[in-house]
Amino acid sequence: MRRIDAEIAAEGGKRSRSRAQIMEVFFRSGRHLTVDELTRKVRVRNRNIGSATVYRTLKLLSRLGYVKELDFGEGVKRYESSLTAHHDHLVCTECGKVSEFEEPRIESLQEEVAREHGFSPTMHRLAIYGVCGRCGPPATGKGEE
Amino acid sequence: MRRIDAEIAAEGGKRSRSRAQIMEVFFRSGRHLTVDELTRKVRVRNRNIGSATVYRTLKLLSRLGYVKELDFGEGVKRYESSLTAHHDHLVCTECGKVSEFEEPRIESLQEEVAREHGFSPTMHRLAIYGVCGRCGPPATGKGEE
DNA sequence: TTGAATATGAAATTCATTCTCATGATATAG
DNA sequence: CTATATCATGAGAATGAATTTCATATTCAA
Ligand SMILES: [Mn+2]
Ligand SMILES: [Mn+2]
Ligand SMILES: [Zn+2]
Ligand SMILES: [Zn+2]
Repeated sequence: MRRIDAEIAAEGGKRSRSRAQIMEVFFRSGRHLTVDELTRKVRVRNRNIGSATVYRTLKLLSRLGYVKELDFGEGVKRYESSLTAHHDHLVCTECGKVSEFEEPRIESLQEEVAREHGFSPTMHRLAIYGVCGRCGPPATGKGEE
Repeated sequence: MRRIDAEIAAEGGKRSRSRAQIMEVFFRSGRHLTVDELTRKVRVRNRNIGSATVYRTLKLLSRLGYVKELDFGEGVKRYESSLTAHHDHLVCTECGKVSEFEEPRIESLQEEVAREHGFSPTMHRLAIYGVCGRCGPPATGKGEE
């Protein structure tokens, strides 16, 4: 965590209280936050922090590889720490719940497909949309209504 | 193609010259167009058509299921006919070229993963980013500078 | 042909994100 | 510690894609 400050300093950057607070709240919060959600959380600690600085901090962390930008097509970006293992997402179109999954077989098939098309893959985005267990059919049985 | 007009009429909609021209140009054009690109093409035929109508037409076709909205994270949406078979995309981060692929094994693994998490999947988005054959290493051999 | 309903184009609006700019904080040399 | 050069900040302005508004034009069934 101090490693990030070191990396910023190595690039000629300076430390700052605002950025430190934003990073702390971000890495201690749940995943898949929007800038607006994060800004609110940060402002509980320090009411003076503006969202421009939250944007800047996330962009910086993204450039340094500590944060991943997510886009589930909501018109707003979401962010998560990239310190956790790679995974893809399941998004409930009813309640918005986001779950994570890892499926190595999908990963290697993607590599394979890319190679077959002459592409050197560098990243991918996979999101599966649907209805989660809570919002969907009541566990066992047929549909009602 | 007249089927779409019928469906619109069934919903209480009326035909219009502008919309007909937009639909024709759209379905006769290459895939993965932006609104701006489509608007330009349409304006060659009819200089009076505004982009608001192009947006409206694509939204309508999307609601009726004839068009799919794509988002490759460029900050602009792209559109393609959904009359072709389902497929996912490869996007070159150098030249922007978009290729298509079908991989049934990935599709069924997605179904499986969703079910394991209690999700009823309704759709997914998969895009693989990388460097295409033309932009990448020159076929056979090592990298040069 | 009429008239109620829908569609249109231009311009205004929205909203997330980025940029600008004046001010504040930070680090380092002396 | 202090000066000073550089970087970071917060507020608000600017941007740009997408949507909405509104007055007018078109469609279509009666
Ligand atoms: Mn995640
Ligand atoms: Mn396609
Ligand atoms: Zn749900
Ligand atoms: Zn390319």
